[in-house]
Amino acid sequence: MSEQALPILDDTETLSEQVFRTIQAAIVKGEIAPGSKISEPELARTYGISRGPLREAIHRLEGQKLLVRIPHVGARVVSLSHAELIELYEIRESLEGMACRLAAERMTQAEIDDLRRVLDLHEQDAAFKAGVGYYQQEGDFDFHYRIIQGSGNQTLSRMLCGELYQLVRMYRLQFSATPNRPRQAFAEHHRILDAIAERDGELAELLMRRHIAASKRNIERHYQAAQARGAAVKPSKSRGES
Amino acid sequence: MSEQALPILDDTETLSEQVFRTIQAAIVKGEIAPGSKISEPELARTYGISRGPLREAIHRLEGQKLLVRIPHVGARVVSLSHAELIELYEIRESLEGMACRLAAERMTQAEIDDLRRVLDLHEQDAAFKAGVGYYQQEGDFDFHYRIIQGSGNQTLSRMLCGELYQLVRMYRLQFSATPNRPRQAFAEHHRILDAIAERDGELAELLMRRHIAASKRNIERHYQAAQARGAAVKPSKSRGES
DNA sequence: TGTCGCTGGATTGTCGACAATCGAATAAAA
DNA sequence: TTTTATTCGATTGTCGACAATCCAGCGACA
Repeated sequence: MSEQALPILDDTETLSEQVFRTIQAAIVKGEIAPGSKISEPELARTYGISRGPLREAIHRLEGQKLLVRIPHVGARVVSLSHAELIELYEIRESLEGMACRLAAERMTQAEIDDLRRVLDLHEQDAAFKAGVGYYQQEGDFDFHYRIIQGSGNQTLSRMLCGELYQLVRMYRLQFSATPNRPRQAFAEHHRILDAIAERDGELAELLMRRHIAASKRNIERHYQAAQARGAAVKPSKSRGES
Repeated sequence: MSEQALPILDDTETLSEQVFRTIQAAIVKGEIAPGSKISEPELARTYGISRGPLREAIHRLEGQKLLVRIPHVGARVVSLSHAELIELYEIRESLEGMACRLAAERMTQAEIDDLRRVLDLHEQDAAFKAGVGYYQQEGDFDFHYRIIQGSGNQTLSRMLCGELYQLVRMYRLQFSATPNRPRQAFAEHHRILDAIAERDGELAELLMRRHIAASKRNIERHYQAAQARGAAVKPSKSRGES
């Protein structure tokens, strides 16, 4: 059970770096539950390293807002409240709207063609046809990633892809099971791409903002439904311990 | 020269935490030049601590994008290119525009009155009357801080105040000496506040975006002027070493 | 019975030492 | 003289040990 080797042992890479990415991925994938405690001795044993590099990785994760640390007590995986998740989507609305406008102005024709191919590919995907796959898979993120990248604003890209999205991804699994949302999201993606292809930045921004606002409303619906079902789903003291 | 004690020795606080804030402040204030190397042994001696906590602080700073680290080589203070600085202002335009709209909708009357008092106070400030103070002092940030805080979006506040602004502050000193900009900025602040007081979110957002766009243009002018003066001001290989 | 204080165990914070790696100065060769 | 190899010094990365702090469980007391 102990001594679980780190995924890839790129010799030229720092242990701290490896464990940083490993933990980051584990948090984003949900393998470590939001709110759960990070035990240094346990993780050190798990990865077969000393606490030094591990602590450095933890501090880096803290800087990225994926962990919350309390001195002399320990670190916990961040646990977004409903309000904070909504706030995140409002920020995305603004930032990705801007990215989409810039992308419409700056993406090369080749990039646009490529994006359309990706979208068509997703449409034929078996998971998408089943009606549940698309929105909860990486497909949705693929689309957004490429547009953000196409904005040409490096700082914006780093901010959205490197930080905000990992928080969004943490919570995506919980809200993916709405019956019609995947199809609708796909249609919205198509309209956004059309606007970009026509180099209509203003429209592209508007559509992207609406698209994210729709996702936000979807989450709000889910949350209200969960709340209506009672406190069983949402315990007041969310420790999230295993 | 060595053994320079950390500013405040809150006993209950971690060394790592203290040194983190100390270095952060030093970078933002420009005491450590952008692009300059961070020497672990030297800093450890300077603050009279071991390399352990120092390294943790460095990694945390790296997570906040204030340091750039290369494995086995060391950490350097981040050095924004002209393009990156402009990108930062474009992001501010979007985010603070949004914050300003929210603030117009959500700030309490007391907060608005308070902000107006702060603005009046700045107007009477000697530094402002001298024509150079306001814009390069904390005054400008005060105003923006309060509006961001008034947006009620906690996540947005943490993002803008806790990360973006420290980068902006690093570079503020270089572009503060434009003759008329302080007065103009002050007038813009007043108009923004008026829009907030009238609860006109749409107008408040528009004015804030213009205000930041004007700052951005100011920076671009400065940069072009510096570039025209030749390579003496802007060396191609910016190491920033002492 | 409920609250307060104490003790023991465990976890976090800090340190100094050693190993691995890089860069610069030096030396050798074309 | 320029280029390339090599060696040495310094810096970074990693580790294990020790000290400081917190938390849970236990017992004493009102």
